[in-house]
Amino acid sequence: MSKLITKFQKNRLLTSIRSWKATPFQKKVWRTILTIPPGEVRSYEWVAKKIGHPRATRGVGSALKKNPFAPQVPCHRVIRKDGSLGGYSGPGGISQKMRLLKKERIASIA
DNA sequence: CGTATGGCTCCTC
DNA sequence: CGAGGAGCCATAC
Repeated sequence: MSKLITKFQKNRLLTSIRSWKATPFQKKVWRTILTIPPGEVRSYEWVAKKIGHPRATRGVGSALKKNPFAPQVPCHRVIRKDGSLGGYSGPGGISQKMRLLKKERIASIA
């Protein structure tokens, strides 16, 4: 059952993010999506608001795209407001994103 | 520093 | 419901 990330792993990931050379915006985005509970999905707008940039929906997208922590960070739990998956630059592409979402019992996919 | 691009979102047709 | 146009924001060049 290595599917679920332990708190320790998560903490380590956060530390890595902090050490990673990236813009504060990026770090905020990654940290925020890490707070998304398993089996749940959030919209880019939600993340944007959470980090204090309610209009930076595209910025969030770019941030996730450049996310060096790939599936480790639940970027697949971030979808569009319409219910579409949006995009996924991680391994496997959009198909992988859809698969991951289905695995987490997420039926928000229209 | 100005231009070009997006894992967006909203509005109109 | 799908296509097109317009904002808005951060990043890469």
